[in-house]
Formats: sequence, C-alpha cells, structure tokens
Amino acid sequence: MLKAREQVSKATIRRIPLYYRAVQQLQQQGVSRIRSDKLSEIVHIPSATIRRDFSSFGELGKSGYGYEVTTLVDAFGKLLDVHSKEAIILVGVGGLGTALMQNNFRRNPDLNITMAFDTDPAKLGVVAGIPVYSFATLAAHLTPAMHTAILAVPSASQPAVIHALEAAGIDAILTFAPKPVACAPQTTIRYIDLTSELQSLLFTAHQKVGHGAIVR
Amino acid sequence: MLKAREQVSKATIRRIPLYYRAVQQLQQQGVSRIRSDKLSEIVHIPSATIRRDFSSFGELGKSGYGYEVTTLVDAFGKLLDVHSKEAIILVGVGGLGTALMQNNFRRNPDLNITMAFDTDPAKLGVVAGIPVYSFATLAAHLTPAMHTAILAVPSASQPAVIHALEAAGIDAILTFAPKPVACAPQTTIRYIDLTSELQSLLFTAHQKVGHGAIVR
DNA sequence: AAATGTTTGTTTGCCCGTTCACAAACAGCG
DNA sequence: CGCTGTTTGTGAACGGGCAAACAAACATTT
Ligand SMILES: NC(=O)c1ccc[n+]([C@@H]2O[C@H](COP(=O)([O-])OP(=O)(O)OC[C@H]3O[C@@H](n4cnc5c(N)ncnc54)[C@H](O)[C@@H]3O)[C@@H](O)[C@H]2O)c1
Ligand SMILES: NC(=O)c1ccc[n+]([C@@H]2O[C@H](COP(=O)([O-])OP(=O)(O)OC[C@H]3O[C@@H](n4cnc5c(N)ncnc54)[C@H](O)[C@@H]3O)[C@@H](O)[C@H]2O)c1
Repeated sequence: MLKAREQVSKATIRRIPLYYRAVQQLQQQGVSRIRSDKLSEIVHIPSATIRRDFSSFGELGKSGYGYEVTTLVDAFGKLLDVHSKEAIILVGVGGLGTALMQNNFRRNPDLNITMAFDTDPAKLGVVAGIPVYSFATLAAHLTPAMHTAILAVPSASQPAVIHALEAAGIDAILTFAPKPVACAPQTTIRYIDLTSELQSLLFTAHQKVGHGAIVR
Repeated sequence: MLKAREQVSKATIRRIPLYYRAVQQLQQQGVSRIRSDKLSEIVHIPSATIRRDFSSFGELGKSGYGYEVTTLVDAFGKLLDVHSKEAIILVGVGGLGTALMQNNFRRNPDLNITMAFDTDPAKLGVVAGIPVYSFATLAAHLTPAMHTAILAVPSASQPAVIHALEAAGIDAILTFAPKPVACAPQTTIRYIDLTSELQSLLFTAHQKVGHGAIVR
C-alpha cells in the first residue's frame, strides 16, 4: 500500500519517472516480477538506492522474492497521477515549440499539449493537430483545470509571459529560456538550460583524466 | 589568477555557465564592477555560494570593493574554453534536431554545430546552412579534433549510435533520448529527459502545499 | 596616515542524499 | 512443517554541498 504523505526527497522524485518507464517496459515484455539488483542494471541506479526509494512509498516488495511488476506500475502510475490527463499549454511556436508539438509526449497518454499560443500572427492556425491561438487571447482560452505550461519563447519575452500565465492560473512551468524570473510563491518553475548543459558537459569532459561518467 | 587545477565541485561546475552569462551581460551593459550580493539578485544564487564558487578559481575579487567584471568574464571564459571553438556534430535531424540546428547556440560563438547525420535519405542536404550527411559516412567526415556530439535520435537507435560515435572518437555526448546506455569509461554522457522533467515537475507542483520554488 | 565602513574568502556546522551492511521476512523445497 | 537460500527494508556511517558568520583585507574618507 502507499504510505501516507510523508516526506519524499527531491532526489527520489526525480527518479520516479525513470522507474515508471522501466517497469512499464518490463510489463510490456511480459516480465511479472523483478529484483532490485536486476532493475539496477536496467536503470543504472544502485540497487540500495532503488530499495530506499521504493520503501518511501510503502512496502512494495517481498523479501526473498522481489517486486511484483504490476504492483510497481500501479504505485508509480498513481504517484504520477497518470490517469488524470494533464492538459498542457505551450507558449512560443518556434523551432523548439514546433518540435514539442509534433512529438507531444506521444508515448505518455497522460501528457498532452492541448493548445499553443504565439504573438506572431504568421504562427497562428493548427500545428500537428493542435490549435495555435494569439497570445493576447490566453485568458479567454484557458479553463480552470489547466495548471501547466511549457515555454519556448525568447529569453527577453519570458518575464512578461510568466507574469501573464500566473495571472491566468498556471502554477507549473517548464521553460527553455534560461533567464531567471522571480515568480509567485505558489508557482514552480523548472528551467531546461540547454546551453548550460552543453557547456558544463564540455567542462567535465575536458577536465576528466580518470574514468567515464554518466551525468544526470 | 586562476588556481592550479584543484578540485572543482560538480555543483559549482553546473553554475559556471550561469555566472558566465550573467557577467557577460553586465559587461555589455557597461557595468565595470559587481558585488556578490548584487550578483546574487541577478542569478538567484545565494551570495555565500557565489563567493565560495568564485574562490575555488583563485582570488578573483577585492575585499571592500567587489569583483571587476572583466576579471570574471576572462576567468570564466578561460574555464569554459570559450576561445577554442568546439566543433559539435548532431545526429538525428528530426523535429528536435532541426530546431537545434536553426538555433545553433547562436548567442555563444564558441559552440557550433558544424555537421549533422541522419539515416533517412530524405533528410540529407543542408539545413540552416549546416550540411547533413548519411550516418553511414560518419567516420569519413569526422576529424580527430571532434569530441562532442548531440543526439536527437529515437531511443531504440541510441545504443547503436553511441557505439558508432565512440568508435569514431567522440567522448562527450548530450542526448535527448532517455534510454540508459552503458558507455566506454572515457565517455561522458549527459541525458536531457524532457518527459521525466515534466513528470517530476508535475509531481512537485501537485504535492506542494507550502511555498513556491524554482527547481533546477 | 589613521579611522571607518564595506566586502571578500574561509571556517564551521548542518542537512540531505547515497552507500554499506545486516537482521528480519519471505519463497522454495525437501 | 522445518530448513535453506535469497532479497527486502532500514539503521548507521559517510560524503558532498549549502548557509551562516566572522576575521582579514581592502577602499574610502577625514
Ligand atoms: N532551439 C534551440 O536549440 C535552443 C537552444 C538553447 C536555448 N533555446 C531557447 O529556447 C527558446 C525557444 O527557442 P526557439 O529556437 O524555439 O526560438 P524561436 O525564435 O524559433 O521561437 C520563439 C517563438 O516565440 C514566439 N514569441 C516571442 N515572443 C512571444 C511572446 N511574448 N508570447 C508568445 N510567443 C512569443 C515567437 O513568435 C517565436 O515563434 C529560446 O528562449 C531559446 O533561447 C533554444
Ligand atoms: N521532440 C520532443 O518533444 C521530445 C520529447 C521528449 C523526448 N524526445 C526525444 O528526443 C529524440 C528526438 O526527438 P524528435 O522529435 O526529433 O524525433 P524525430 O522522430 O522527429 O527525429 C528522429 C530523427 O532521427 C533519425 N534517425 C533514426 N535512427 C537514426 C540512426 N540510427 N542514426 C541517425 N539518425 C537516425 C530519423 O531519421 C529522424 O530524422 C527522441 O529520442 C525523442 O524520444 C523528444
């Protein structure tokens, strides 16, 4: 059973999606049970860490046996709230935004970009089956059930866009523009900073004398 | 002066690009000196952390005065090896790959995608001024100076692609396909897992009762 | 030149996350 | 049913990074 809301560490939270993806794949392959050391080889995470992570959600496994795959799929699916579909909006239908719309997390039925917005009139219309509206009509198109936005706008536009999104009720934002923005207390922003990732990767790769590494 | 290669923590390394971007911007704005507490407001990193990070590269600042902006720009530029241009190759000219080529880190003159590869004959040619070659001709086009690759291929193709890249002398890889791959010891792989980022963002946003957060 | 005020670099303690290692719990089997 | 072998869940030790706080170092002012 799932534990009552205790305290799930941030590091663990970031690994849940990896676990979920792995056990889903196992289920599709017809594997019905899995041991922590075997799962470790698949996800490249130490088995001790896996067991500690899993135990923070309750007693999911059985000693001397392992974990029932369906138990894990159910548990993580519940945690990630897979069955209540997330209606995600996208702002900025440029190169990156278009790629995201075409892909649209198609492997994950719960994640769905349902509409997009742009200021450039040339971008309005339909892309990959998803409507693109004028950014000026943001408030008119949002429903109260929409909490989540992906941003692929230029850095310079970002503060104004975030401000408008917060006013429209969005409180979870994933953005590709690295400009730090002061946000409202209830808002969570995650930055994906591709340039920084590449630069720090190059730094570690150059600096490295010793052994190889997989960096997350 | 820059310290002899001591020990730079991984957490610090990930922040160098942020610092570099910030001080570059300050320089462009004509600001000639900056204090750690003022810089803190710009990059949203505590001033104590900033000073500790900076001090790991030597004594860059002056007490009772702050930091000379040009000193910082020089120091971080040297650290990130900004003046030796990195020739980066891209594999997988799909939606994401095309977006990366069009952008091509244009703000950073040192980062340059110089050629791309794909298996689909329809993708070959030139995109955004960058030649796209058949993936079968990878070895023929690479020069010994090329260490770095960005991957935007489907997860299923990834292991084979990484294997071929390693054989061709690539040892730093940034990839968007989340499938974990066992790599050679000298290779560094950084995964950008957009689906995981989004899912764990949703988890934290839902779980949150208290105050807002910026998550990196 | 001395006095004052400011800001750095670093020392210290703390917290979070990882890893080790083992007792307890269970499966499998005779 | 008892015995053996296996694997979990977790207490304990460890390590790394963060934040507070302060002495030393420098700028500035008188
Ligand atoms: N594509 C890359 O390789 C890459 C790499 C690093 C960082 N990024 C960052 O990702 C973001 C998007 O990149 P891109 O390549 O798609 O850029 P892009 O220029 O192709 O697209 C930006 C889009 O945002 C729209 N836009 C501008 N202001 C807007 C506003 N106020 N409201 C709504 N829409 C607005 C533009 O009309 C355009 O369609 C940028 O911040 C960029 O710095 C991209
Ligand atoms: N675009 C997104 O929103 C998004 C989101 C999450 C994850 N991803 C991941 O990023 C990666 C790329 O995404 P995309 O949307 O650009 O996919 P895409 O299907 O548009 O492009 C993939 C490209 O790789 C090429 N390719 C396939 N096998 C190859 C091989 N062996 N060697 C060289 N090239 C090969 C294909 O011809 C195609 O051009 C995928 O792994 C995807 O899972 C993308």
